[in-house]
Amino acid sequence: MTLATQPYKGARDFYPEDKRIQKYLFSKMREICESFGYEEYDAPILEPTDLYLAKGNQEIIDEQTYTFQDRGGRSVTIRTEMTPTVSRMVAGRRQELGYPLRWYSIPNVWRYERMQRGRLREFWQLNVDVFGIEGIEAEHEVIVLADQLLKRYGATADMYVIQVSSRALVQHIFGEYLGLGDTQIETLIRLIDRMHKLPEDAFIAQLDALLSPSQREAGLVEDLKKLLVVKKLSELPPQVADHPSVHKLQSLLHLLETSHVTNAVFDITLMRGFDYYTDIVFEVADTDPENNRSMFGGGRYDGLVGMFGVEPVPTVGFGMGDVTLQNFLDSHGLMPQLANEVDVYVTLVGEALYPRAQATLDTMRKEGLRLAVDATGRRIDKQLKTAVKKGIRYSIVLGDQELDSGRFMLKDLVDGTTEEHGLERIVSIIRDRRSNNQPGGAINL
RNA sequence: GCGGAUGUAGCUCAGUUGGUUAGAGCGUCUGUUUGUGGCACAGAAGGCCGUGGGUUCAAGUCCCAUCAUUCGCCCCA
Repeated sequence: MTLATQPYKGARDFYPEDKRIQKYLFSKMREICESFGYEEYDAPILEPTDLYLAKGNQEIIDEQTYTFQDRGGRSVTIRTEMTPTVSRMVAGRRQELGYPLRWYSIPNVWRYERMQRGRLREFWQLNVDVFGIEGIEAEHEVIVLADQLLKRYGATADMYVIQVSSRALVQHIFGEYLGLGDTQIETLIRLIDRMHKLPEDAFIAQLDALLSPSQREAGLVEDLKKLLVVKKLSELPPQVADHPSVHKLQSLLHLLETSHVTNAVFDITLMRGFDYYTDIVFEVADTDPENNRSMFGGGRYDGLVGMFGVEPVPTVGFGMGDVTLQNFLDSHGLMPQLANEVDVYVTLVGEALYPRAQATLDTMRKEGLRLAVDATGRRIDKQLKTAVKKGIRYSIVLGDQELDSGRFMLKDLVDGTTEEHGLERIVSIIRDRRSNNQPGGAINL
């Protein structure tokens, strides 16, 4: 039996050109998060299974996680998301941390799933969380951060829409206003969640099916149909218009406008599954019809820290997956060509030159240049071809002439130009080019 | 868990109603007299036709199974 060279199903190898893309994506994340004062943290990839069981979904644990027994008989699970972990960490030092707390992380997470477009088994997920702010300033900050991040990748406001809703409002409308029971609300939320996937008559039929005869009698189907087409807070029925959650949403949308976030809208059909969200939720969706999916989202989950037996801490956060982000950037043509991180490919004229070139190479490295030396002794055109193939921007030919004179030809492999300089000048040219370009080690061609 | 599609060279794929030694483009390597890439020309390497079984004088081609890849459904933290 021969060994397979493919990576494990649903996981990716990162060859240097792939890793370069990842570094580019992550460097923007770090840049923006840190500009908002967020600090990076990390944690183990393994957690006790109990951490995920506490949310109550045994089925998800059994079918969609990597869970196994360690040698001590403890059940452990590879993390499927960062939120329980970060809540655990905050709870662990509940008293001594200074609030508000702004944390971010870019963990890899594993979910045992059937694959489809945009969904792998291992992916990386930017997690941004702010702890200790009860007001909508937290939601505002986190949404603005997400918005600026997308813009930093080159996205414009027409490429995505930020949908905002409120768990508390939905609960109020379905529970108190319409008088639905808890299980009915659960089913309804699930149904609305995939509303856009269903033909309208199928949706109405299922809506009808979950109501009791007396509720149908009272015209709830019609009420719901009217509610679900509401596009603005002002279109909500007068009976719910004064609920505190409506005012919160209003203030939030207003604040976002102040911050020049022009594409945030209220969307009553936004549900975000059955998780721990307690109040405002939001989601960012791609407007490209080819990739018409929700990209990422988040919201307020005030209850999670409290599950560890300490006083709850109000929390707002979001998670953004690398795969969906890359799909988004690709479909809008926003992925830049990234150059190799090696600055200079040094081609040697003849193998015999290798010993003689060492002193010069050493000097260049000490000056901070990242050099790859070709000591194969091949013809120079072959050596240059290799440099081009690797995506390295500059090359220098070293031969007896250059070593004698101390003058070198710096060749730009992108535009084909060459310039002759002394070593010092070459070092400063490359340093300048590098600092004028994007951080993260990658040069934007 | 359910359903669809696809498995032939490193990659993208041809391969006729079953018929001799299995094809192209791109890529790789070598060379076109050895100090400057992308072009051109010449040449080379590289395939258990996913795997196993069956039908047949004969299978890349037809049938069954299996594995893998992929897309969708369920689910989506």
